Amino acid sequence: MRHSQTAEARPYHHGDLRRALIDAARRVLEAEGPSALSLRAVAREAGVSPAAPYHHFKDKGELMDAVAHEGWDLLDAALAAAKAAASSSQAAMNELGVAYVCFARQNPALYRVMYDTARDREDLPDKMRGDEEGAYCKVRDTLVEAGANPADTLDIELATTAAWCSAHGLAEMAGFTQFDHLKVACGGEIAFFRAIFQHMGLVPKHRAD
Amino acid sequence: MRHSQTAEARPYHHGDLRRALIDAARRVLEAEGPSALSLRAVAREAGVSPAAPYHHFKDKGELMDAVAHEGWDLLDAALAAAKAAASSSQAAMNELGVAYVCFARQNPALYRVMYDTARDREDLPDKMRGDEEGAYCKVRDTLVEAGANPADTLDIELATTAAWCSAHGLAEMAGFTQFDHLKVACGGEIAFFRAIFQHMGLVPKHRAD
DNA sequence: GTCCGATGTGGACGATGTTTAGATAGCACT
DNA sequence: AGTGCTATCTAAACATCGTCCACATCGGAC
Repeated sequence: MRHSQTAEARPYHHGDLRRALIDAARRVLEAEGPSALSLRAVAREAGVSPAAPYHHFKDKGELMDAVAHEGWDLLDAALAAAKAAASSSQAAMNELGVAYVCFARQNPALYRVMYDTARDREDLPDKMRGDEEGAYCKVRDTLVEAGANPADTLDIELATTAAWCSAHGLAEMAGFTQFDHLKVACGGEIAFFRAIFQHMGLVPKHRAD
Repeated sequence: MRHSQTAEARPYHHGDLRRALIDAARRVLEAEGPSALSLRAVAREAGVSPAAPYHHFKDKGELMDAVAHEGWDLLDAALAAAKAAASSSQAAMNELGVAYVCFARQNPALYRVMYDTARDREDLPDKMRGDEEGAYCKVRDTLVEAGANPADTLDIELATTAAWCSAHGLAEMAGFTQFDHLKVACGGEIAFFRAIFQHMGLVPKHRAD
């Protein structure tokens, strides 16, 4: 009630423990991997007692949600940058896909937390599916710019969903060693991604390349 | 002291505890979900002490591997059935995709264990990538039958990988509530899957004509 | 029948998520 | 100033988990 404009985050003793805990979680995630991401380890990393986080998060899941939320922000920014850098609207879809998979490969632990929490609640975060902004809408707009018929809204939604699923599937599989020889054959990991996207029907109708 | 469904008083030395533990794990998985799948819970379900499994599995991970292994067998069988039932080689690819996603939807916890263990070791199980049999080769063969050029081995491998990634991506996303309205619009979940696969480039593009 | 190794049990250890009671520190109001 | 109020943090405890230990027990080879 009192200070609603500064949001709920303004701890007294620590400065901003909520913020510190999320950062500590990110640090643990980077250093030790998802399996080491325990509430106690995060509290330890932040230098507080194991019970302290409970004044800022209902339970461990809520901390994970906060970490995942930051991940979605980062992913959204990466997609925005890729879209801005695309040379043509035809190329933009493939660039989005490559940027998506590269993000997952560069932040594997974070990406895993993002989808683990999403699947636990059977919901992608709202920010992804917003009609006005968010990654989902970026993909949809790019599809329209690439030539899809904006009047056929069902078709557009299906195409957007298909593209997202394809990219997510590749992102999850990209780490498997079975595909190492394909990466070599394609001349590098990113070239491999492009080759795979070539086989996925990301761009509507006409071939982009 | 009757535990779940063990027929009657079991001999103090179990007949085949390894088998019983895997079955118990499957039962726990179905009933309580992946988060409840603890070693102790499995031992409890099988009616043995928490230490008993260690005479059959090195650690919890090895039990999970065994459960996942059964999952891959089931998935392989589901794909084989779908391939056999396909009316034409053109339709077979889409049928394989639908069967894949349906398997994941009908065994969500098992599917999650399968990929969690695979990602932990950064390896899909060998049985999936065998050159002679296994799910990977089923998809590859189906692609060739559907018109892909078998001489271009790199292209075939890329197309197979792309199809697998697409199906896996859809399988993981299919549970999200965001897509409920699309399922309704398509006239059911399976119709939704078909519509999505329609947008994914599963069937090879006939570049030669 | 005796022995031995494979398979079971119970108890213990450290780590985890979570809750509780109590200590501490900043803010509001006299 | 002082007095509360409340948010924040600590310490201790609990149940559960994975894992290991010493020991009990069974089944088969001799």
